[in-house]
Amino acid sequence: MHEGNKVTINDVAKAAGVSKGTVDRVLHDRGEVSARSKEKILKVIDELGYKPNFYASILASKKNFHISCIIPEFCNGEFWELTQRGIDQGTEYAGRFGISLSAMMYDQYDLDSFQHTCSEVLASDPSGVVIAPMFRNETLKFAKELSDRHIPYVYIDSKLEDDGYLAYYGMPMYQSGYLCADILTDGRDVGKIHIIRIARDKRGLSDPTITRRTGFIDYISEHYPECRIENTFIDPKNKEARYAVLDEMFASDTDPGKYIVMCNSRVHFVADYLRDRNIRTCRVIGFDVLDRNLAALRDGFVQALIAQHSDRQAAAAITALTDYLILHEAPAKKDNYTQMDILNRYNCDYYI
Amino acid sequence: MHEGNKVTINDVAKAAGVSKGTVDRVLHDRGEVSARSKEKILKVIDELGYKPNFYASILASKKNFHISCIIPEFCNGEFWELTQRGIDQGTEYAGRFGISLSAMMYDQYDLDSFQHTCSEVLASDPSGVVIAPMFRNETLKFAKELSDRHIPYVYIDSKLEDDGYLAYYGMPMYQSGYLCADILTDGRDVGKIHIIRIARDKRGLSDPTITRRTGFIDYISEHYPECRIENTFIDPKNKEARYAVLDEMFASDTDPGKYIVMCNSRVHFVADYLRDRNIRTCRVIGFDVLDRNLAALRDGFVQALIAQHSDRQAAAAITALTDYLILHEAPAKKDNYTQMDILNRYNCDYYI
DNA sequence: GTGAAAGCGCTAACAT
DNA sequence: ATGTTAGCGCTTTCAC
Repeated sequence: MHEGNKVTINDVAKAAGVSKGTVDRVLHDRGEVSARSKEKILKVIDELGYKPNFYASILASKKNFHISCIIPEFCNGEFWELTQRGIDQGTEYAGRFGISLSAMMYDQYDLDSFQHTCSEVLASDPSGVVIAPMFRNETLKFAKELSDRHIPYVYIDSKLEDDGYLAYYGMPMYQSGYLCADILTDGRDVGKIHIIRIARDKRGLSDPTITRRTGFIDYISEHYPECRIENTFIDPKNKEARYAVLDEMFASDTDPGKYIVMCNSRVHFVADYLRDRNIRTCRVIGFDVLDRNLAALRDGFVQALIAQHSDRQAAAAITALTDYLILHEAPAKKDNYTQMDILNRYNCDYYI
Repeated sequence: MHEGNKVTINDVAKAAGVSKGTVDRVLHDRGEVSARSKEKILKVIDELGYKPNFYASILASKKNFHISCIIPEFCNGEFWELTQRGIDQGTEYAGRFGISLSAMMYDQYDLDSFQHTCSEVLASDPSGVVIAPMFRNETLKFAKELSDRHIPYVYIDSKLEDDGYLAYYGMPMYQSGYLCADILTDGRDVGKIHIIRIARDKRGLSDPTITRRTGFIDYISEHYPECRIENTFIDPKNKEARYAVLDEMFASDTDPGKYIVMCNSRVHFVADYLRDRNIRTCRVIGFDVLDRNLAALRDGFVQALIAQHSDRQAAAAITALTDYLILHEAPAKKDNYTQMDILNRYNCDYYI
């Protein structure tokens, strides 16, 4: 981009026998140029291998790009905190190119909140959007609107079957469940598995972890057809109730060496219970690197965590959008499935 | 950097009652400024929160930064190929800031070659250096020379006890051995372990994997004090000899369920042997994501691979150097130990 | 439709 | 020791 590429807009103008103003017009497709000139200029650009110098471009431009990131709101220590970190990194990167960022949060359990956030974003007329979707239909509607307005958007975490997105960065959910089952069982003689799930009160919500659970169950039925799977539902907001349910589970199943799994980021609920009851005989696997999960991993109440760098996903999304806005370059791959990291007590300290 | 920061060098000049030329002089510390002015200007810069606009800076500057990367030469499919990929990415990044890159290779088994490469790099007077060191003393000498010339340098892969480097990006070697032992044994009843090693003919070479082997052995003696460890040396260049040695190993140890480990990237040698002899009863762990290792992982001749993103290490090194040259910002952390990735057949396809 | 010209914020050579 | 000035390559009025 720098080296031999000393071809400037002036060279192009000269070679095409026009002024650089005209060249700039065709460069940015803003019309008011005769077909003849345009053709000629395009030809010269190609011949000379002209590439615009985007420092000069940004310097001279008064344009102000702005990217909106739409993600669920969160408390400290929750899953989306890591995504926020990635957004911060992305902000740093985009800032270098004069692009500003704003994170717009919504209540992931409240459809109205999501809709409200979306229309706010639309109203602000962003140059690009990064979105972590939780509501299928509303997201599709929103995506359609963005497409119509020619606003590029990138999915993170999960994506929909719509086709207009610029890129997607997330974990392969089905495979993560499959992997999880392999790590949980790992050649052992497993007769029964407990899946702990979150009791969701709201309906109409697309739960992104069902695909993961499907992967998990498929692995088990392929490798352990005899194995029984039992679902237990816990309430994230009520410790008493949670402990009661788990106590019951432990009472009804007399095997001390239980196999326990959670398909979302809340395995710390199980770990806390085990810690309080001082039960160290179970094999427990969960997902994501929340602080409380890491603590449980170090303490030995969780044996392994399957993690994704959701910070990098967010940062990559922003980078992709930035490059698209500045360089007009679409990312190399549209669907980017990020790696699944297996963490245990011996490698978790070097994560992040 | 962009938004509210409309403070320009002109504002600073005005506020300090000098011309922008003088401000520029103190900005770049190139002297010829009275102590009084300098002090005043620095004060104003601080008060106004002035941050240089580096587009303008790069645009106007005729300076040509150049970074040299010194790494071992390699064949396709070897460990350093991944590092090269990272260098390519870094080249892309640095190129955006008008910084050119060149990769300088040396024969990692030949001291002369290393010295020769180093002096070539020195002669080219680079703005910064990335180096993957293999020869201790020579590297220290080289590092000293770079320090003297005020050329910033970054270590990748491994580092030395010298203190003048800008940053280091690599895997925690001792911990990786420790982790490896945990994955190999993983609660199993292990009585004997075979460490396969490369017979090195040259001496005077610092073998970066001894630290890893130490970690491995420490874990075993802590967790399996009774366990015996047997070293077997194979010749990387002679298949006949290799097979003979391994045949002998298998003949002398009658247990079919052997535990086998290699502490470098060449576990594919073992896998190929097992594949040819159709032995599927061993548990084999190795390091790094060479294509041949991945193939063995998928085929089931290797159970797990511990990997590092050496591409990201190289890219991060270049990014750090770039930011240092352009922004005069040292990286947040000097020593950056990258994460250790555990790969098995179910997550390896999403790696890289 | 097209050209001329005034910057964008900074660097560096040249005056003084 | 300090000020002046001519660009760097591009964008964007504003004439014509």
